Amino acid sequence: MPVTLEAIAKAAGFSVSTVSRALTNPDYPVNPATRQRIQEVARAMGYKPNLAARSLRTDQTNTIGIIADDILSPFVPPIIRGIQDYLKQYDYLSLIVNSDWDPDIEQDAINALISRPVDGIIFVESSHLARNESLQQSGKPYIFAHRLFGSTIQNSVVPDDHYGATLAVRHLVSLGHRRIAIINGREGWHSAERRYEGYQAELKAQGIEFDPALVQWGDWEYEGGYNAARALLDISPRPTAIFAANDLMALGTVCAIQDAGLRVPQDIAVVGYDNREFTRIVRPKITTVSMPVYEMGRTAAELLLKQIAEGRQALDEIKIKGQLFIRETCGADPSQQTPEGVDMATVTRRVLLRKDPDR
Amino acid sequence: MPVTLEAIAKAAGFSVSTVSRALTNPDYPVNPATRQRIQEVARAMGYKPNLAARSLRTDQTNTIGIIADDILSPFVPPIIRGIQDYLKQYDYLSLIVNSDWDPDIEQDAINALISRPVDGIIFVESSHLARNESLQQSGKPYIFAHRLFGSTIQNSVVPDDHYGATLAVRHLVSLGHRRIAIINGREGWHSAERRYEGYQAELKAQGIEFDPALVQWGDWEYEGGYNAARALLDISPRPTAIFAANDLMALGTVCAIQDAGLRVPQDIAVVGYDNREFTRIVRPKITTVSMPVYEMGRTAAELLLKQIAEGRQALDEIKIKGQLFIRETCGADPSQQTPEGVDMATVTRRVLLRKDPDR
DNA sequence: GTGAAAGCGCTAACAT
DNA sequence: ATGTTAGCGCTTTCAC
Repeated sequence: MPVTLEAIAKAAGFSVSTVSRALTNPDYPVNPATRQRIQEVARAMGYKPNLAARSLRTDQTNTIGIIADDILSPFVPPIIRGIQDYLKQYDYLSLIVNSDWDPDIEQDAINALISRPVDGIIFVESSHLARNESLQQSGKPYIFAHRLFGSTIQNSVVPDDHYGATLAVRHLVSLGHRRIAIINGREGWHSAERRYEGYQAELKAQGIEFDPALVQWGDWEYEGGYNAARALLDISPRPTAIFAANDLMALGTVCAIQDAGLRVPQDIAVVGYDNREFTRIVRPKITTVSMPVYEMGRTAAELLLKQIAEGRQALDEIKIKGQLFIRETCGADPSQQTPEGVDMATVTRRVLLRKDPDR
Repeated sequence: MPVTLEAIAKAAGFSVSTVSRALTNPDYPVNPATRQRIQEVARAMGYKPNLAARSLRTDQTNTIGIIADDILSPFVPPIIRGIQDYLKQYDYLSLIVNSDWDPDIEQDAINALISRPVDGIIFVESSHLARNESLQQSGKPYIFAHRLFGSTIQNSVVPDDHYGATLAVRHLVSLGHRRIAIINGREGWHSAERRYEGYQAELKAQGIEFDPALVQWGDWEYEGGYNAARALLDISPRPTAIFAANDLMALGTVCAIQDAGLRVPQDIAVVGYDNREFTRIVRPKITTVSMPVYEMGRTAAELLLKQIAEGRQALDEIKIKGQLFIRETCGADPSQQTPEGVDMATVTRRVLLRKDPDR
C-alpha cells in the first residue's frame, strides 16, 4: 500500500495541505523547521507522489506522447533519444506508440494518447495528415519531427536536405571532380527532391554545367543503387564521382563499381547520405552527410515543451543542418574534416552523461 | 475543454453512473435502448475517458514502464517492438526511460515510473540489480528482458546462447569442418560464457576433440575479431572454420582472412552471432545465429501482463532460442535453411502491416 | 434499470 | 504559517 500525503500528515503531525506545500511548493512560505521535518518523514516512509491524482487536479502530467511509424526504422531511435534527453531535464517522460504507416492505427494511437495523461504529442516520421479533429479538439500541442511526405507544415522539424546535398557536392568539387553524377531517391519523397535541388544548386554555384545524362533515379535501396551505378558506368566520358542520395544506394554504387573492375575512390569517388551505422563498418568506409536525427529530436522536444508552457502556437518549419563525415570513398584526408564535423549526438550525450551539477 | 461523463449525462438525460456503466461495463444490466442512446451521444460529442481519473479510482492504468540502458543499443528497439506489439492487443501503452548504465539514473527512472500510473515494469538490457527496495515496496510486478550480467534470476527472459552456439557449430560440422576455431566475447559476459559452453558441448556431441589452441578471446568489437583471426591464421594446421561469438567480430574475421590473401568461404568458413542488420549488407553476407530479440520482448510482455492480472509470482528464467540464418560465409546453400529459419520478427510484423500493399 | 453519493490522492482557494 | 474544504473525472457501493 503506497504512502499517501495523508499518512505523512498523520505521522508528522501536520495537515495534508502543509505536507503538500512542504514537499512540492518550494516558494510557499512554510516554517523551515516544519518543512524539514516533513521532508524527513516523507523520505523515511518512502513517499512517492501519485501522479495520477496530481494530474487529475493540475491537468498537467509531465508526460508526452510519441507516435512513430515504427520504432525499428533506422532514424527513429536516435530521434527518440534526442527527445528523451531533452525531456529529462524537465522531468518529463514519454509514452511511445507505433503507427505502422496505417492511418487507422495512427488515429487509434492519437486517441489512446489523448485520453491518457499526456501534455503534448510528437509525431516522429509519421505519415499523419496535418489536420486531425480529435487532436485539434484536445487542445494539446503537437509537433512533427522528420516528416517524410507532404508539403511544408507548421510546427515541424525537418532535416535541411538541400544544404546537405550542397555539402556532398562541394566536397567532391574540392577534390577536383567536375563530372559528378547523382543517384536520386524515389520520386515524390521530400528528401529526394530537396537533395536533388541542392545537387543542382551547388553545381551551379561551382560553375559546373548540369548534365541530365548524369542523373539516375533510384529506389533508396541497395539494388537500386547498384543498377543505377551500372548505368552510370556505361556513359562516356564516365563520371568521376557519384553522389548517392542515401547510404544504402551508395553501398550498392560502391559494389557496382568494384564489380566492374574499378576502384573506389581511385577511379570513382562516392558520397552517400544519412550517416547510417554501416557506413563506418563496410570497406571502404563511406563518406556521407549525416541526418541530424538526434538534434531534430531535441529541437522537437524543445518546441513542444515551449508550447506546453505557453500554449499552442503556429511556428514555422525548422530545418536542421547535417554534417559531412569524411571517410574513405572519396580519397580525401579525414583530417580535413571541419571542426563542426563531429557527431553532435555523441557530443551532446557525453555532456549529459557527465552528470554535470547543473541538472 | 474535454468532454466528461457529466456532460454526456446531461446531454443524454441520464445520471453519471448510468453513463459510466453504459460506456465501460458491458456486463452491467443497462436497458439496451439507454445504452445505445448514451453511446451515440458519447460518440457524437467525441468523448475520451480521462485515464488519470479512472486510474485514480481503479488503481489500474493500462500502461507499463520500460527501463532500457539505452534505446540506441542495437537490440533494444526490436525488444521494445516485441513488447509493444504484445501490449497492443490489451490496449496497453509503454512509457520508456533510458538508464545509461548508471545505477543512480536507473534508480531515478524507477522512482519516476513508480509514481506514475504504471501497472508494471520491464527492464530491457538493464544492469539493474535484483533487489530494489522502492520497487519491491511498490508491489508492482517487474520482468527482466535480456539481462547482460549476473546470475540466473527469476522473472527474466534471456536468449538461449548455449543452444545458439550449438547451431553454429553443427552447421559447420555438417559442411565437413572439423578444425573449428572460436573467437569468444569479453570475459565475464553471460552470453560469452554460454556460447563458449555451447561450442564445446557441440564439438563433443559431434565427436570432435576440443583443442584449446583454437580458442581466442575477443572484445565483441571489430578490431578484436580482426586481431584474433590473424592469430588463428598463424596456427598450423590452420582452422578451416571460425565461429565468432558476435557479428562484429565475425566481420573483423572475414576482413582479416581476406587481408591475408585467403577467401571466405572457400578457404575458411565464418559464422557470426546476433543476426545484426549489417550481416545482410556486407559482402560476403554473414551466416549467423539470431538473437531472438523480438520474441524476448513479446515473452517479457506476456509474463508481465500475466503478473499484473494474477499478482506477482516467482517465475523461473525463460530461455528463448535463436535460429541459424544461412548466408554466404560458410558456402552452404541457403535453401538448406530449415523451415523454422525465418525471422519471426519479420513475419509477425508483416501480419501487422498487412494493410499496406507497398510494404 | 437507474440515481445519489462517497471517495481515490492530490492541490489550491479560502479561512484563521 | 498552518488548517479546512472543495473538487478534478471517474467507478462503485448502496438505495430505490
